[in-house]
Amino acid sequence: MIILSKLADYGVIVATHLATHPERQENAAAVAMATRLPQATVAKLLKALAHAGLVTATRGAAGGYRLARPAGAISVAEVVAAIDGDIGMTQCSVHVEDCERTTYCPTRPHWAAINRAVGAALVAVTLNDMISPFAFLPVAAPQRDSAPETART
Amino acid sequence: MIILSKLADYGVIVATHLATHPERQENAAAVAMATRLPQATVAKLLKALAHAGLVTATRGAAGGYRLARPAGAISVAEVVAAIDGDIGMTQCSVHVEDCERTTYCPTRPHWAAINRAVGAALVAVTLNDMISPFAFLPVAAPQRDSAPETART
DNA sequence: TCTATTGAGTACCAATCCAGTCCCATTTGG
DNA sequence: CCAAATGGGACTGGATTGGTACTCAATAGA
Repeated sequence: MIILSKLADYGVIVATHLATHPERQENAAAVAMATRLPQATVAKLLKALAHAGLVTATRGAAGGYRLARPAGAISVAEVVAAIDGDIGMTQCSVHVEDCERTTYCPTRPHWAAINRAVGAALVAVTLNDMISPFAFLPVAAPQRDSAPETART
Repeated sequence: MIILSKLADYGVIVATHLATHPERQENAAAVAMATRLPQATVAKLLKALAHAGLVTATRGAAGGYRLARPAGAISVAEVVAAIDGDIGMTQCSVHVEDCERTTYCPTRPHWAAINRAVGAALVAVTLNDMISPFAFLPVAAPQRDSAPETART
């Protein structure tokens, strides 16, 4: 089971690449070459990232892209969401209204919690973490506000 | 972005249903009716779950399925894995050999960590948690052995 | 022993989704 | 004014997936 779509994966690679040269402005072709991804696809990804406000685009000749924020302030979750849309475990996590099982599906409320945990795992990792060769991530994820672990088990 | 496939979602519903009547043995048709899922699909799911050893099947007339272990000992991760295969964020998390970018892709090692975090979030939730109406799950996930939270941020 | 019932396994179809490409409009520097 | 870039669609081929059907194997009960 693959959770990320290929495009989302590529998106992270592209964003990570930009993060390695925060000052430089690069056009789509240059990014494609550096990442060894198909140019047309990279162009599409950069458009999506720009649309989400994660990178700023300069149009016209000598245009290009660069990160809109410091690499440490952009989470992997954002990049993925920019390309694949909201992160949700199940149909009903994302489009509640689409699920006509709402009334009798006992698992629904629980997915919300699982959802948060997974989301938190992605939010906890920034592009900066992705480029630092050693930064071994915390096993990520959350002990948020509520839900004290002592509450159960 | 939907992380779980529909089938995996259904699989959890089916497994959860069995968990509500651990003693009763139910055949595929009965489970389908109770869960309001298409019968053929439920049959397929139950086969997959049986194959993974999560449920035991009794063949022949008056046969049926029941959970192979107590509901508290079966994690959502197992159910999902039984249907969708191993959980992995990216192509390379699941099939390393398939990724010819290994040598120059800087993000690869980091996905492994994210992967673990997501996996842990699913492993932490059992079928028992899914049926208990109130048990609000710990925001799941792990403070495992290593990775003290104080390590970063 | 025979038959009805039920799971096992596999093959198959239809639909959806997705990666990838292409095209044209718009912007901007030379 | 032209060339170089991004913006934003539309389009397509292919892969994946959801769902079904059919045949074989096992078992209970008459």
